Amino acid sequence: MEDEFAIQSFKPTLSANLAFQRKLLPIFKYRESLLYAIETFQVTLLHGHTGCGKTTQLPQYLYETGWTKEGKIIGCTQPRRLVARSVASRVSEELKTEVGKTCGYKIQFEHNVSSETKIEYMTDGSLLKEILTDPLLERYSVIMIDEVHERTVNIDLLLGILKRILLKRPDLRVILASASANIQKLNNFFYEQDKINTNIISVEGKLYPVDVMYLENPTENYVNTAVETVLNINSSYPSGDILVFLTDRREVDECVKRIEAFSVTTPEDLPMLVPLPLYSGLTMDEQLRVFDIYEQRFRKVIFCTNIAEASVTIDGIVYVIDSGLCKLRIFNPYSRISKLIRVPISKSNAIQRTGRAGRTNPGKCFRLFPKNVYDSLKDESDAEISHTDMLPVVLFLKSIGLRNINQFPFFVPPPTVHIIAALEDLYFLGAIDDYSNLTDPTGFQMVELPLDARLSKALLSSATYDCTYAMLNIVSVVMAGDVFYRPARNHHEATACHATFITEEGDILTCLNVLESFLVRKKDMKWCKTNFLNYNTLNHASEIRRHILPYLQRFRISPERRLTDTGSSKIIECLLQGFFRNVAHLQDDGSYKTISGSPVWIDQKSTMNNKNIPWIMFTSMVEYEGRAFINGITKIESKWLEKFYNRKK
DNA sequence: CTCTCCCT
Repeated sequence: MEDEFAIQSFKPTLSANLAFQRKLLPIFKYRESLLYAIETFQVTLLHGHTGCGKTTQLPQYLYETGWTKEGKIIGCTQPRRLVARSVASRVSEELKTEVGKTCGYKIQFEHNVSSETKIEYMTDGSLLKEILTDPLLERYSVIMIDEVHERTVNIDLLLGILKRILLKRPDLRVILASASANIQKLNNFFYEQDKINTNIISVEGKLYPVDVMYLENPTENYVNTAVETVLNINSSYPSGDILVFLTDRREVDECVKRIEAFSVTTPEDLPMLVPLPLYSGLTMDEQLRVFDIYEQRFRKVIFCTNIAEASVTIDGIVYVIDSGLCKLRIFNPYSRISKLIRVPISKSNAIQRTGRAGRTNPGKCFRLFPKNVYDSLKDESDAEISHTDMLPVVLFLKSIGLRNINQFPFFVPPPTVHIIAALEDLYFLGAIDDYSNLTDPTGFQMVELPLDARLSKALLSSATYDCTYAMLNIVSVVMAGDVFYRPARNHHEATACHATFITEEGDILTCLNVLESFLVRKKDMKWCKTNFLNYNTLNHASEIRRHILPYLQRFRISPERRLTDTGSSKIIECLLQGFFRNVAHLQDDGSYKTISGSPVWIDQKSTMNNKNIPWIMFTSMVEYEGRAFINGITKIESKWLEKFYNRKK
């Protein structure tokens, strides 16, 4: 084993103290210099490793020093809802108050804040939404953006927006916290470009040392090598759980199966391997199994996707095996098709994955690629804004009054073709007019609705088609995701159960059927289980539904409007108002072509597979290995389309 | 003929 890997030492920083006392967190030593920097400079760039305490401590330091004395509050954003909520409860514990008093949180579907709240944790999306009603964010004296290195679209948007606000509000303080050392670009963005004073502070983390090992030669099959490495660790390394980074659920399931098969024949003297899958498609119960504690004679092996890189943290991992790859969704602005591709991770991702081994013990990381491959990796992954659909971004920027999208101070500007595609789509959806201004009311209402723009358009059109009640349920369930649960073990049984919900019109009305049954049965979890329905998705759909209702009231669209006849054609015609571009026509050879001429294939999971319907509408399209697969299929009649396109002209 | 991960 040792021979296969060239040994390299990794980050020897070590803080042996595990006490939870606030003063023992690494950030405490920097308390005064941080407070001085925030007092003096408009922007503080905080480079802090995982576990340094920046997220829980810094807002408290600011609160203790009086940054909330003049009625303003301290805001701290997180990319994930769960973290915003749990950090607020941790800080409340430290403050010896209930959540929602001095410290609270605000995330979609849930907020726990009051007039006494001084420290608010929120999702970055939630802060962006606030810009619509408080353009200068005047409630805040300090805003901290956490996990800036993740460079999601929301974070990039906030960077630009905060820069605009800082130029108008010299009293505002901004803290940008990043786990990446590459902070100089942020400094240039604020100081070199606009002379906004910045200061950089670096805080070391609380990680145990992790030895990093590389393969001498590249592997031809990283899945095989991952399994072999697991078996080698089990036979030659001391006890400790293993975390294996792969790219998708198929690889994860395969590895779990192979280790299961091996476990039956484990020699008596070796720990028994317990393989566990971890990816977002699992139910909550299945995901929680990775936290189970086993007796000494067992060894957990968790096969995971990117979910464990930042979103799920498991203590007790001693060994990390890193494939060096992940899956990425890339949007094509010409075809509007997204594709999922397997790409090499960045150095920063590799370091983050390695750190998953050093949380509670010193660890080892086995990189399934040679050192020279590591050296050739990019320092950072490309920002999401460079390869994703810009429609929601452009819609948002229009709503804050940007006539020309180029006026926005992007940290990294998205490609022009992406902007043009988004403008074109928004125009045809009726969200912007001939002068590229947001339309009233459609455009303004679309900005407010927390839905995909096409679904928003369909919902806003529903009053005209007398189907708001149905459309409210449809947009909720389509946003929520796949309602059918298809376990590999009892696939036939599941298919038989699902058949009872299927409508001849297609997937969308089938999903509507499922959601309405779910609501009639008062969200019965047991009923979901016996019918192989995804409880999480349906519950999420019902939350979205509840969340959207007040918007409809405000827009004076009555949700009670429902069709008196049993015909579903009005509903589908209404859906077409949003999805008129997502139409495909059956060809003589049984394949489909979209109206723009691209060949597409109906997803195997669709209830409309092999039905040979001449004209169909779809709600999603993903490319895989050169083929575009469509899902959310609904039967349409060509005459609706003719009517629609004629009217559009 | 398969589906990284979040979020308003």
